[in-house]
This record gives sequence, C-alpha cells and structure tokens, in this order.
Amino acid sequence: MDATGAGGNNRPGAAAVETAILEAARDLLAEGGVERLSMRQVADRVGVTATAIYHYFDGKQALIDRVVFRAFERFGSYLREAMDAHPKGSVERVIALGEAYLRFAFENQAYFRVLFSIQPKTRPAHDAFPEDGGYHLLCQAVSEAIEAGTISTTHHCAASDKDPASVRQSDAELVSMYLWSVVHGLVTLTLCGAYDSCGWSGQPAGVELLRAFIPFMNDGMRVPVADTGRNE
Amino acid sequence: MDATGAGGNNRPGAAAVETAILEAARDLLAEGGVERLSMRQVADRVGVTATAIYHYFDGKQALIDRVVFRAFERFGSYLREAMDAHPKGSVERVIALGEAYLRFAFENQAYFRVLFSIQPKTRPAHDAFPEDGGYHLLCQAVSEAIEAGTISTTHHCAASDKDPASVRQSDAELVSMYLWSVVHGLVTLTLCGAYDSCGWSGQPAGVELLRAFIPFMNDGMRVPVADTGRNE
DNA sequence: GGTGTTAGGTTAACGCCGTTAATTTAACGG
DNA sequence: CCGTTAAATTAACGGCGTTAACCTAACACC
Repeated sequence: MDATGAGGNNRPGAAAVETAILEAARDLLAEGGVERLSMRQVADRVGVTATAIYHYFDGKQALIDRVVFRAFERFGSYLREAMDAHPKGSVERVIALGEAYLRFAFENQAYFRVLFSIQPKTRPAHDAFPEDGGYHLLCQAVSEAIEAGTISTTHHCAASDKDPASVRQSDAELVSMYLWSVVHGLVTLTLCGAYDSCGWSGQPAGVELLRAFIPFMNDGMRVPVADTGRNE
Repeated sequence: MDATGAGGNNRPGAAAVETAILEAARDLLAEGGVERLSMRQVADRVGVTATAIYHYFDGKQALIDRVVFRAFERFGSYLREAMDAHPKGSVERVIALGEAYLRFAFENQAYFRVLFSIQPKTRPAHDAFPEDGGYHLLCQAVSEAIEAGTISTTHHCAASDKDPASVRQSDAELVSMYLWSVVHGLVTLTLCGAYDSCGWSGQPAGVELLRAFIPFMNDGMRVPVADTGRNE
C-alpha cells in the first residue's frame, strides 16, 4: 500500500513533488501575497501541470492551509528561540516575545498577512493556530513572570475565590490577550499603512515604537491619586 | 459641458448609476468580502453590463477604493457620534471611542476587513485614511484628557525640553497609537479567530474583553515598589 | 509472464474573472 | 441636419480554479 513511505523503492519523486509544491507555494506567497499564488504558477515552478497539484491537495485553499500551518510552525520556533534567550520568570522574556513577534511580522510581511487573514467563513481555524503557537508561549512566559513576581496583576481580575493557581492562570490568560492585542495591533496597523497618515511619519516605528509603549504597560495612565480630581 | 451636474435636464440616470454601482459594490462587499465583489456581479445588481462600470471607474481597484473611502467616512461619523456623547476631557470620551471602534468592526466585519487590509503595494494609502478619521478623533480626545488631567503621562515620554503644548501633543500621539493598537489588535485577533483557540472560549469577548483590559491600561503591570497596591 | 490495480500526470474543457476594443444608441449644440 | 459626445452594448482575450477523461508506468499477485 504505502510503499512510498519508508522504503523509497517506489517512484522516488513521489513525496518530493509534494514538498516542492509546498515550497513553490510558500515562495509565491512571500513574493506577492495571496493574489500572486495561483495553481498554474505553482505548477509551473514545480514543472508539472496545474491539475497535478490536485493529486496532493484538495484544492487551492487546502494548499494554502498547509503552507499557513507550516508558517505557523516556523513562527512558533522563531518566538520560542527569542524567548529562551532570557531567564524564566523575567519580564525580559515577555518583552523578547513581543519584539520577536514584531520582527517576524515585518520580515515576513506577505506570510504574516496570510497567517492572520483567515476568514472564519472559509476556515474552521481549529488547526490553523497550532497548540504550541505564539499565544501558548506568551501565556506560559506571563504565567511564570506572575509567579516570579516580576509582573503584577494585583489590581485586577476580580479575584474569583478559587485556588491561587487557578487565579494566576486566569490572570495570565487575560494579560496574554492584552499583550498580544497591543503587539498585534501595532503590527497590523503598521503593515496596512495606518500609521503613515498620522503626522507621525518620521517618528519611531517597529520595535522602537513597541519599546515606547512599554512605559504605558508598566505604569498605566491613571492620574496619581494624591493630586487632581479623579475620574468617574 | 457638465450638463449632468445641477440642471438635470440631461440624461437623468447619469450620476444615479454611479451611486447605484457604489451601493451595489458596498452591499456585495458587506455580504461576502472582497472575493464576492466582481464587476459582473455589481453590474448585474445595477442592471447594466460589466463594461459599463468602466465609464465611471478606472477598474475594480478604483471602485473598491471609492467604496472604502465612503466606509471610512461612515466609520468616522460613527466614532464621532459615540465620542460626542461624553464631555470633553473625560476618560469616558476616550473609552467610548474604543468601544465604538470595536462595535463598528464587529457589526461591519466584511467592511472592516477591507478597510484595514489595504496592501501598501497596491495603494499609496494617502487618501485611504482620511484626515478626520479615527486616529485624528482619538488623538484629539486624548489630548483633551491629558490637558484636563484625567489621563497621566508623567511617567513617560522622555520630556523633550520643548514647550509644554508641544510635549502634550507628542504625548497624545504616542498614547493614541498605543490605545489604537490595543483596540485594533483586539478586534483583528477576534475577527480572524485567533482567540478561539485559547482555551478561553466561554470567556468574555468583544466589548467585555476590552473592558477587562482597562485596568491594565489604568495601572499597568509593574510590581509595586514597596507596599502600594490599592485604588480599584 | 500476464494481469489487474493504482498512484502520478496529462490534455481538454467549463464557467467565471478583469479588462480592452469596436460598435451602437441617444441626446445634445450648432 | 450634422457632428460630437456620453452611455452602454457585444465580442473577445488571457488567466483563473476546478472537473472529467484519459494515459502511463510501477507495483502486487497468481
């Protein structure tokens, strides 16, 4: 049955063509985004006909999905590497994650656009965001930082009377979503050019802008209590 | 020359067809996103042939651009309305902007995706984000809040030795970009289903999630220096 | 060795797409 | 009445995703 698997005595190019297709699709995606990727273009690069692709994938969307999944794996490795360069429980670990997220997005713009443009109609998106993906890493680093006492969540999170481990987990998730939103928003707004028309043109961008955000994430924007009239 | 303009003694349907095209394109966009919008579909709805559209627009991209521009105008009005419901200088004014941003995005998903998916390659994006758009409103509200003392930026922003008005302006811009990033990131991650695979499924979403973020924006996550840790 | 079976690949075709070119129709100014 | 011009049409081109039918070579098995 599956003679192509281990022995290799079968047609040698069998599985190689599949990876060639995936790589051609990846390259086309990186070059010109989704609109550049067409079945015929992919086939041309591989050296086969367009219809041959249908022997390996269930259509264009399935091919894209596979490419996206691989990209998510690469993305995850990239993030993990940046994260592991700093000690567990440190804030630097979390910050490094954010900066790596940003760097990857800018260096792989076409990729990134496809990664996070999955239409919920089109996709169930269940396997689109893999288990060991960015969010999981972030949540882990944040949880460690809270436990180590380098990140404080004492002001927030409504203190459900559960056991502290559960509370910390819940806090870590909320913090992670918050941080993810900040970084992802910064990335997407930059990528779509929204910041270009801010009168902000010459100012810091990318990683520098993210670093400029850190004071806000550290100290917030509430006015000091002793002084002027409070809000609400 | 421009007999179609005011008099109306010319062909009556002249300019009406153009708006009909724009409306049909808008509806198709709202129904099924960009992939749904095709020249032939638009033409069918209007009751003309596809090629007739080329007498009013320079192609598909130009048509989309016009629709996007109109959507930005509507978006801006929506935001301004929500903002004006709260007094100048109040934090509520800023929060209302964020919540309105989020509501508009969720209620006009297909729209929103197109608004913020402009590829820098495709578009100069100069007129894409109009002058009185969301960022400008936000920046204004934030500036007022800083001036009124309901938002503090004392910890940050490197205190360039300029005059205070210039510093406040610079602070307001940075704060605005920060807040915009938070809200926009929350929106886009939700829309692309990224939060679905967080083990967070049943938890708050949308406006509730944004409200859950507010404590972080207020107080930050720095660990208290000595013993402070109150003020909720 | 002969004979299915099947994976891998081809050609041909369908319908839709954006866009262009040539052509028609109708209303206007002179 | 004629020329001009706006508005719209038909026909067509090349490219797209996808399907159907067909071919071919390597294998399993008797």
